[in-house]
Formats: sequence, structure tokens, C-alpha cells
Amino acid sequence: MQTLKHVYISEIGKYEGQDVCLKGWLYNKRSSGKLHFLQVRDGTGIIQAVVFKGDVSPEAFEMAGRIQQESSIEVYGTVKEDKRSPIGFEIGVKDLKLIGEALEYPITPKEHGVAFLLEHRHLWLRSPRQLAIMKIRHNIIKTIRDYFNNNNFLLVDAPIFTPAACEGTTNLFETEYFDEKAYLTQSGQLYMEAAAMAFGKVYCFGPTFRAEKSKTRRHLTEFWMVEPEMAYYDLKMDMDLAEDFVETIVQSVVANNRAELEVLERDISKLENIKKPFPRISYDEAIEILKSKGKEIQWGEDFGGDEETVISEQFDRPVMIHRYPAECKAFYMKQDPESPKHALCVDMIAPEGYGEIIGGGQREDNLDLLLGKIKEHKLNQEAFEWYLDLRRYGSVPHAGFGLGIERTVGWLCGLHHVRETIPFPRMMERIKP
RNA sequence: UCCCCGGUAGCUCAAUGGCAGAGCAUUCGGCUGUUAACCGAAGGGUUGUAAGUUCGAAUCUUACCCGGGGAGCCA
Repeated sequence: MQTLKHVYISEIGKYEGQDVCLKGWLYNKRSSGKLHFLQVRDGTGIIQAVVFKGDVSPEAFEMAGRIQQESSIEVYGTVKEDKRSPIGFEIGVKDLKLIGEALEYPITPKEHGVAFLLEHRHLWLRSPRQLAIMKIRHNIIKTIRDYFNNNNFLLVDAPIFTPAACEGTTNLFETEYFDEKAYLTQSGQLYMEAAAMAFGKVYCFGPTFRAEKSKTRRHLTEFWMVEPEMAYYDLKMDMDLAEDFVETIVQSVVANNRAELEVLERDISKLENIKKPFPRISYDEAIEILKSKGKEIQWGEDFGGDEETVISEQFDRPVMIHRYPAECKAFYMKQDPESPKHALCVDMIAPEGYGEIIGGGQREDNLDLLLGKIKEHKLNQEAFEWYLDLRRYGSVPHAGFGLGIERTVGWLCGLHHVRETIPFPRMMERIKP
């Protein structure tokens, strides 16, 4: 028995009629006198293993009736087609081996509260819903890497420890670095600008940290961001890239994660519809939309979650809002030569209220204008000398953007909160497990 | 940091001033086709912590702790 071939549940259909070995965990169990129905999962799927008293040893039958949820087991038996099975097959068990017993597993098939599940995140990950989310996250990350690899981008890893803030220190995590202070990165962008001047088209992909005391469904203190940066790109080229990039990601999920989207009860038609071109409106046009919808907002104010939602509801695909007032954007944004009060920046707002998934734009490439911005924002010029060097030695127009992985996963999965989009979420009130 | 809501059995919840309850989980018994299986029985409680009001507090008051939702800020 124990020499039988180990197969995964996702490939069980290839072995109909054959005797195989499954290695997994007991997901759920139902018993009926001389029958035990074991729901076995192995990370690739769930299959029902039927243990009939007459087919196995008395010891194996007794064990099948005794073991509890999430005990690890090896199942030896025959693959049988069965119309009653959700996956079309079940296993007629011939023998069973208990690998690791689980007693009183805390997460039952019934409902649980958010706090309880987050405290047991290390176990919660075993549930079919979390597995579906993690598979979609995996495919999104794979698609992102493939996209840049196929379009002549060079991966350049940005540092996690940084010497100073790039946009003010209030929302940075501070840490000791030998005899000085260091901060955890909030963006790799400035380093990507240096890399773009060296290699042309580059991207970084890594964790990012924000010490903001935000308690909302869209915020984590540690999240992953992918940041492409391109030399000789202007704002329009930047938006074209962002649009093509997001369409590629969404259509990859639609094509490759249909089963997972169904587990999550996602409305797939809304994702199938995410095709180029995406609507593009200026900040000034967005203000007009908001005013026509009865929002009280003045030119120069940045948009909050409410405003983003109102605008996104006007469209059935992501909307790109460009040329915000320079005063509400970061110092490195290039001012619009045709309207110096505006910055050549763009935010992409996901539909269905999922908020901003991309922020980016063209960078200020003129040394004197950039020096002026650093003074206006009361930043320490000395800390930015290396960054200013990029404008002193062969400055060129360049642009880039950052895409938040968790918000993208949350949108595509149709989740209520980004905390489920990352294996171990870090939030203002939670750092365990 | 501010505003709102919550904390009762391992879990999800009920009990709104008068005996601390149910479903699931666990234990025991029954059932050869169950699909969050079902049927019967049992065990399981410092009602977040501290103080106060009251003949009597899970319930009312105050403070604190913990968590959730939202705002600001952001991806």
C-alpha cells in the first residue's frame, strides 16, 4: 500500500480506476455507522475519501472515525468517478495512515469573527477562501514580473533601510542603524529614478512601510508595491503603460483564476470588461463631476475616499485622473509647462469603490525648478544632493508609477478589506502572528 | 489623533434590572451515501478589568484595557 504513487488532488482525474496515495489534511468529516466520509485537502483541492467498514482493517476504520479536523493523513485507495462529487471524483479508501493528529482545531467550518480569524491567521490560511486569494495574488505577481520581463525592463531592487524621508518623516517607521537613525522605505521611486538614468527602463518590487495611523479597509502598515520608472517617457507614455499594464493583469486573472474567482463569488463579467481604453480625465474635469454630484469641494483640495468613489462610479473600468494641483502633490512631480499650477501626475482609481491603485507621473527633470520645490516643501537639501545629481549629469524627461499589490488583489478578488490579500497582514492594531 | 460600535462557554450569538441560554466544536450512543450531514445524551461560565448605583447588575454609571468600522493621510 505505502508504495503507491503520491498524486495531488488537482490531477486526480488522470488516475481514474488506479490505486493512488493522497497526502493531506482532514478538512471535514461525516460519519454514518459503517461509513466515514473524509473530506481531504492537500493544497491543490478537496476530495471526498469514502471509508467503508468492509473495505479496511478494523484499526483503520476506528481511526477514521476518531480523527478530528486538520489531522494530517495519508490515504491509499482507488480513484472513482462519481457524479455526486463537486470535482467529479472520489477515493474508495483501502488504507489510511495518521501522520499528525490535530485535537480541537480552533477554526470550524462554521462562521467566525474577524478578530478571531486574524489571531489565527497562520491556520486561517488553510481555508479554501484564503487559498483562492493567495493563488490570485500569486498569479498577479507572476503576471507583473512577466510583463516587465517581456518589455525590456530591468529589475532593480531598492533598499529597505533609507537615510531620510522622501516625503516628510511623520509617517515613517524609525529604526536604529548602528549609531544613527534609519527609516523603513515608503517608496523605491527616488532610487528607481537613478536606476532609470543608468538602465533606461527599470522596476522595483518589494515591501513598503507606512506608519500612518490609518484604520480603514484600504490600509496596511506593510504592503507591497511595484514601481516602474522609464527614461525618456512623458506623462502620456506613462499613462499608456499603466493602462496596458493593468489590463494585462486583470485579463490574466480572468483567464487563469476562474475557479478561484468562483470560490470568492466574484462577478467575473465586471473584470472581463476591463479593457483598453480606460477613461482619462483631468483633475479640473473631476472637480466638475464632483460638483455636479453635489459634492462641496474647492479647486486645490485633494480627493478623499468619498470623492474617489463618486468619480469611479461614473465609469465601468479604472479611471485615470491626471494633472492635479501641484500644491497637493509631492515635490518631485514635474510642473505642467502649459499650466504651472498643475503637476504632470496621474492616479488610477479602480472601479467598484476600491480606490487608488496607481499613483505616478512625470518627474521634475529641471534642476532649478526641483531646487525650488525642495525649498517650498521645507526639505533638507543636503539629503537630496545625490538625487539632484541626476539632474546635473544628463537629465532627461522621465516618468513612472507605483501600483499597490494588496489593493489590486482586493479589487480583483472583490474583497471587503485588504487584510485578506496578504498572508500575514500588518496593521495599526495588529502585528501578530 | 478624532468620531461611532462592540467585548457573555473553544467559536458564532441570545438573554435590557429578577434562576446564565442556543447552535457549532468536544465526549458518549445511533445510522451503508453524507454534502456547513442528521438523531439522542453529557461536560463546558470570575459575562474584558476595576470601582460605583441598587434588595438584586451580563443589563445602569465612570475609568481603563482590547477589538471592529469610519475620518484625516495614502497605494
